[in-house]
Amino acid sequence: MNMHVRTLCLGALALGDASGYEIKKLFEEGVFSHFSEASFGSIYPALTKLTDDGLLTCQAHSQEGRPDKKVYSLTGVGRAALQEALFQPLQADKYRSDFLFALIFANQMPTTRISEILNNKLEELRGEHDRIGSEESVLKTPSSDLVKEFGAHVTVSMIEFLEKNRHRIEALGCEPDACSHTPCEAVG
Amino acid sequence: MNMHVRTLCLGALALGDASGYEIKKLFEEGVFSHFSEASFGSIYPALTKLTDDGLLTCQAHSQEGRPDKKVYSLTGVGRAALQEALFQPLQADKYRSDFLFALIFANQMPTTRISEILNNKLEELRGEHDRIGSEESVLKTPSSDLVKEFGAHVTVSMIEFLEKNRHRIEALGCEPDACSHTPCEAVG
DNA sequence: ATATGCTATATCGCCCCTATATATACACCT
DNA sequence: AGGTGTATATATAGGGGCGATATAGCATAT
Repeated sequence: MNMHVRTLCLGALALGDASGYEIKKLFEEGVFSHFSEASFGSIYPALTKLTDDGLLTCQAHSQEGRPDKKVYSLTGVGRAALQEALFQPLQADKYRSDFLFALIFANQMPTTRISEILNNKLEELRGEHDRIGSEESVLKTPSSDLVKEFGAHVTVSMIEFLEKNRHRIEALGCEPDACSHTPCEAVG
Repeated sequence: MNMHVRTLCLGALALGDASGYEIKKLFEEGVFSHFSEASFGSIYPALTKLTDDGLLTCQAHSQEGRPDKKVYSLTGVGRAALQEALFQPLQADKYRSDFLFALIFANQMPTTRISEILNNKLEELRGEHDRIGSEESVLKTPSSDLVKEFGAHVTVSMIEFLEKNRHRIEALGCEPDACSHTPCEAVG
């Protein structure tokens, strides 16, 4: 598989001290969101494990009303572990798409449903593209700029393909009655 | 999350009867490889569960020397379950990349390492592109053609970006001595 | 002669996601 | 005044999925 959540957390903390909650936001809204993801259910245990193993230190900031904010920092050992991970052979990128899975079975769908998932997909892509453009990142480095440009480039490429081939994709469908229970051929 | 392995298996079997081993090959080499993945450790339990629940039937073909080949087929209930899944709201696509993660920390890497991962990535992408072009699929439908064209288009787009920005990416690195233990600035 | 690789199924351990629980503050609506 | 929604902040149980390994015979390579 790809990098463990532990390694991703080391990377997040290499950009600056943070709490589990702040790391989660980095995965949801920050640069990391373009190529990775992690949930609370994996982040919190990862931070605990990394601290136990001496890769992080933890300082509790008591706050009024809220639970203590546990701010984690990389130790020298932690920084070395991140370095080491970056020198290991990198796993190939992975792309998962329910949209393309559904497209394979387009000949068993009414054209209305195909148009619907196509429009949803285009909306998702345009939203992603806008988000990349408008993002006012805390982190502003040549590296993060390149990652964003890469994301924008690929997103535009996908939008172009889907818009250019919209008619071909919609033509894959079948008439509503014909495909409720039996497979059917593409409408000519 | 995305589609369960169970649903992916229903999809695989909608293209024709198959054994667990053959379904795995579809994920590794077939059309499904462009947008999904599944391991033996998830496929075999999924097939057992689906059969228990009446979505599949299983017929054992005894073979000399080898374990019985269990060929699974979709039942009417199974086909309906696939249809239903295709009418549910589809989850957003997900992209995971160790390469982009590593790029974020390029300023802590020697230029030689950056060139290495960049070349590996380009090789991976060119290999993927060749594979899409040369693939002689058992399944040959307008749908699978579109999925392949989509994959080829995106792959070319990534290659173009990385080749066009190669110099910028390599310029992110630092001198070998400077970055072994401490963060360093990009070489101007 | 031995080793690697292919067909073929199965399972254990671990990793990770989803959903939920807990607790508080603030904004907004009615 | 009271309800609803959003944001901060951490934690865990349950289940799904991956990687590694076991088993086993045959084919091809070295």
